[in-house]
Amino acid sequence: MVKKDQGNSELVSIPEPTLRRLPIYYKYLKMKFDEKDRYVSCTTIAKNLNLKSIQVRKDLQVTGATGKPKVGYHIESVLSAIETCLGYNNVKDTLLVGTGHLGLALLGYKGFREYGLNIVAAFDTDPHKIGAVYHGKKVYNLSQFKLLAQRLKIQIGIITTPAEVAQIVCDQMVESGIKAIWNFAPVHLMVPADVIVQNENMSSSLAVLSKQLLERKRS
Amino acid sequence: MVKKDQGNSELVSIPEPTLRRLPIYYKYLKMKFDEKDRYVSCTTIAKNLNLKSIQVRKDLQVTGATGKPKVGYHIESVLSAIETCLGYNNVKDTLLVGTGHLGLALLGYKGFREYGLNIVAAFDTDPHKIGAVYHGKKVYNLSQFKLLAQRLKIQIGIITTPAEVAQIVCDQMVESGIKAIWNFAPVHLMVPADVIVQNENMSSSLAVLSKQLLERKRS
DNA sequence: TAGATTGTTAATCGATTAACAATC
DNA sequence: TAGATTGTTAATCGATTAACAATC
Repeated sequence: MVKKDQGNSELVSIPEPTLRRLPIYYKYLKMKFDEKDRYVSCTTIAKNLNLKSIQVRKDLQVTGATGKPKVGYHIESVLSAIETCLGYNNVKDTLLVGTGHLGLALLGYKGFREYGLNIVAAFDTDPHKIGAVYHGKKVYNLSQFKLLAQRLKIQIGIITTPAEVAQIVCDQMVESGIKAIWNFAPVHLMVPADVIVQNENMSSSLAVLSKQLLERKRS
Repeated sequence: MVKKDQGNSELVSIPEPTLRRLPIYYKYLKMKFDEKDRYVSCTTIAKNLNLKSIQVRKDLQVTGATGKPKVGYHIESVLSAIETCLGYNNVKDTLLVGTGHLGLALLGYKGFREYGLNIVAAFDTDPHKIGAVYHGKKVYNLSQFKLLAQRLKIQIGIITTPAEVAQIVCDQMVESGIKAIWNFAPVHLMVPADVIVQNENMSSSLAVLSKQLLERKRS
């Protein structure tokens, strides 16, 4: 009980911009590690990711990782700090609804494993799809969602349905005890206050992209 | 030349957070309009989108749209202000590379039209896919990319390839004169300073989602 | 008219950046 | 040792929020 702040990095609330950058550092550092690098300075990280070195330093600080002056950061330690910080090492089971192209893309994405995300099964209402197995994940009838969600105590749901039915699916998820929804359908979902929604909003990214393009053209 | 600031809303640089919210207002207002509403107050918008009314007011302000005290904002006017502001009414042609599930999902997404984005054609290296037509868009051999990009003077490229080849594709795009890249591959791309990259970063959203979930559980 | 709602100016808050001392 | 790089405190910047006057 003498040391203060030791190991409580998870308890400190992390600014969202930092939170969003941590997975980017993580991927970059993994690559560096695979290339047999063992230490890296924040200057190098910054240069490669188009950031400022001071920002990298500040960001890594919140994970609890420390570096050595002159030497830089021990890549393996930072990786493990980020893993702890973002909960990559405890698996979060999820259920996905909607097996269109986007749903299948997510089902097949191997990278989620690395982030501790496990898509257990998929759901659809299309009789042609129910019963099929994609990327090792079975597609169930949506009517079974609640049963499975409750039995497996699933907390996270992924919506990759057409926009028109997303709210209905969302309601079902909420009713099944889902506490966080990752929404890829292009609609704003209405949920009770105790449920979290994270929208994957392509139109927002597109707005940023095309505005930047316009500004560049002007100069 | 008497009025100042008239019609130059496009020239004012818009804060990125606002820029990201504009498409969300746009979709919401379109829905309201389809429901035969003609005016809406920022209080109502805020309530429905989980924002603060003052923020909505500030955001709409940058589009040049104005409201009427007591009445609210004329939905149609705001829609058209956002359209102008985000360039929804001049079509931006793009080429997409990578016709996996994600690529097909984007090819098939009708909503892009509304944002002024038009995917002209797709590219792949898989002989089984080349020549196919998905959602009315033809798949060409990647080797033809430069030819088509230059002939059609394409400025925006979309990357939906596996991570391993994304950088190579990116380099080709840059060489073909592409000035903005919308990247869905989970890698950080290296580009010259005059090229814009917008990363669709699922790992960042996931980080935010799972962190929020963790925080909720604690309380 | 009365009051709901906008528009605008000022205050606050939080993230980024700068500066520099500590240190391997 | 000398100097590159971290860690930390302070300054800046920009977005959000508050307050309130203007107005339909």
